[in-house]
Amino acid sequence: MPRRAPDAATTPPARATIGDVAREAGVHPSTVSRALNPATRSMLSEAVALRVADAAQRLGYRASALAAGLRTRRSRTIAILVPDLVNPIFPPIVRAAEIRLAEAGYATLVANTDNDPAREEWLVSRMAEHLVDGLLLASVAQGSSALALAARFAIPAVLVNRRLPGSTAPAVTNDDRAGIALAVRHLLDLGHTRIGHLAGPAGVSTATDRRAGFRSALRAAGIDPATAPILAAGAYSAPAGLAATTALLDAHPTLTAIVCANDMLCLGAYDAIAARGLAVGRDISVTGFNDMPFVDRICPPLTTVRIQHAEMGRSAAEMLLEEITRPGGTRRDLRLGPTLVVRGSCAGGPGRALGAAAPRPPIPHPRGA
Amino acid sequence: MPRRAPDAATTPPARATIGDVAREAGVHPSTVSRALNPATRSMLSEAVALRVADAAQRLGYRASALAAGLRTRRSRTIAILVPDLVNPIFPPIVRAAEIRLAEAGYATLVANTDNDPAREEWLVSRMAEHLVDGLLLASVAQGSSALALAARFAIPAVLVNRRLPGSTAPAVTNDDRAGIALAVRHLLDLGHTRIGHLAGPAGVSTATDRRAGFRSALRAAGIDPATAPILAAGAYSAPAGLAATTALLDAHPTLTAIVCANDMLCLGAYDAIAARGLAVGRDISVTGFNDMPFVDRICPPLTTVRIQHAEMGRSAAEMLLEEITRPGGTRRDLRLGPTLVVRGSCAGGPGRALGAAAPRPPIPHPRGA
DNA sequence: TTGTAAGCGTTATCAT
DNA sequence: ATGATAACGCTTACAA
Repeated sequence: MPRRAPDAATTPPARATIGDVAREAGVHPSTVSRALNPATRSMLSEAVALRVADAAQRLGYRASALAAGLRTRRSRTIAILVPDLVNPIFPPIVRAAEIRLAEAGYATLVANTDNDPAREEWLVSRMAEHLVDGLLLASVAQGSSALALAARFAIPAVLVNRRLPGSTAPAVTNDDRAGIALAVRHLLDLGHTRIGHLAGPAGVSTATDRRAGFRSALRAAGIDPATAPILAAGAYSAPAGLAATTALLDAHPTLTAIVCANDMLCLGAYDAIAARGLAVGRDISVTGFNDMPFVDRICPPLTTVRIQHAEMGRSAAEMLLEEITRPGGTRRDLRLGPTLVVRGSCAGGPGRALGAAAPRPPIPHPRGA
Repeated sequence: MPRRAPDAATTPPARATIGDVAREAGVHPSTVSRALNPATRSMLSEAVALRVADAAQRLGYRASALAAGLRTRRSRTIAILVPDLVNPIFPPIVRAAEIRLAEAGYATLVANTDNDPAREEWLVSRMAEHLVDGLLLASVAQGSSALALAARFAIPAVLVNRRLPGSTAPAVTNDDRAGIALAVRHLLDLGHTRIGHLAGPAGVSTATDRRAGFRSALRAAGIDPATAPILAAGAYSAPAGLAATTALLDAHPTLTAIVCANDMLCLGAYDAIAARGLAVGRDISVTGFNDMPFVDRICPPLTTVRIQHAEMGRSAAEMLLEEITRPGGTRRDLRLGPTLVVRGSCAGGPGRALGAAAPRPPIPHPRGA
């Protein structure tokens, strides 16, 4: 008697199993397995392999990844954890990683941690339960247990964009100190002397590295970093940038330039500056970091530090693939070089005439409801 | 003899299984299963449940989702397929869905189809193999097999943002026709009569619905739609928008306003208009669709049709959860109402003086490299 | 309240 | 070259 639900008429046709295919092809299930696995197909006679492929096709057979994974302990799946999907720097990174991983036969799953360590932990656990073959972590911050969990479950992991100081995990990040130095140098060259830094949230490597870079760039220029105000935003977001910039300008009204730790913060800085009736670029210069999509179109276009989004995703994927094939083989810490993109958000400092090359002072647009 | 790899010293501690926990707690594996499953814990004596929980904790036990799924045919996981992660309208939708699904205990996986039907098909198959419990599809277009595959594998699926005409699948979309009518009405009220439509790519419901909406809005205003030029872009992207707008203006140089099928296209339209030495808002008015993040900050700020991103994600998640518990229960087709957000990209038409309420003509900023 | 045993759909290791 | 068999780790009737 064929196994069948009582209400077979309404029940969707049960998914074909390897046994069904075997029966259809008149062979043993293990033969089906061999025929459908490219690595083992060569063991079989041409005729049988073809017959099995045919039967599988007819039944629309798809191997159960669960059953297979249970045996092989592999899922041909990679998860990538991002802290905030709304921040447009991540999609390009994800996309590049995805392309490289797909070439290697891996499906890429993106999960959003929302900058919440608890959620991150939950997600890594879920991924571990599902036996993902590797983890690309763009979300780690100090105190994050993602890396420890990955190690615990023996899941290869590679850090992207953010490092974790003290960790030995492979990582692909930006040279954040060099990047910020580019921005500071640019401002100094324009004649600014009262420069503040809008730092990123505590515990995130991009925040601490860029903050350190800010201070050392100033020092390298013969300026005492102690005289340059630094204020950390609560998050890499526009609202946090708005609040922090307001506080920064309240405390230091003579500032003529602000170096922001990332582009999202700049958006808030723009708002804060506009709220004071000042114009970005004319009254106060602002620099960003990341050159995320769309900042070339905001008003005024943002002068920012461009990072190699695609290269970052691609090489992180590459590193993860290596790590999967030879665990612990290459514990590399790759730092990608940033460049400065000069647009319209910086002008000459006080007491210095605007040169011909300086951008036209922007007229702010009314922002509708 | 305990099962142990020969080089136990260097091998990571094998992941604890339910058997390990059972041994540790001095009970049978099935008891462990019951103790750890909230739904069955009540069958057990308090003491045993506690002892098991303790043992599990000590061993860092995590149930294998694969083994469990193999039995239960469920994974407590939902996948959401988006056509293009770089388009900022999707993250807010994803985020809202994620929140609702997490409440129900589901992990949400995002996958990027890249607008590639083959990749979409591949991803759905992979998701099916991994027994995702449901699919949120933001990626479907005409000829897309995602829905058929989902049905084939009996995976509940809900469409988001894009409909599939002729399909009976539950869907949460915008009232695209009404949305475009808002934009057209606004332009007509400003005095424009030579209005063109930059349509979306073929086969996508948002494109066809908005195109139809454009024509009927014109007709409702007593204008013959045949006199209004329509050109379809090859994709919902800035480059496609640039190319299409250039072609549209070449063919119809007297146009004073362009209704774009979405915001990404507007970005390209801005570029095309600037390339002709014209100013958006002053010489040519432009409207968008979606009110995606950042278009309030571009130059000039975009007048666009706002959709309910969060509500869309939330109610799609809700619908999917219903569909999972009662398959085929509610075949609903929810249309969310759009609103118009007036910003700075539209001005009065030719021969009509700019009223006091009209936006200041924008001065374009130079876009640095 | 807890133990027993069968089975989910594969693949790997034996035989033949 | 193919078939038989035994796991993989879990859940769930059913038995006790």
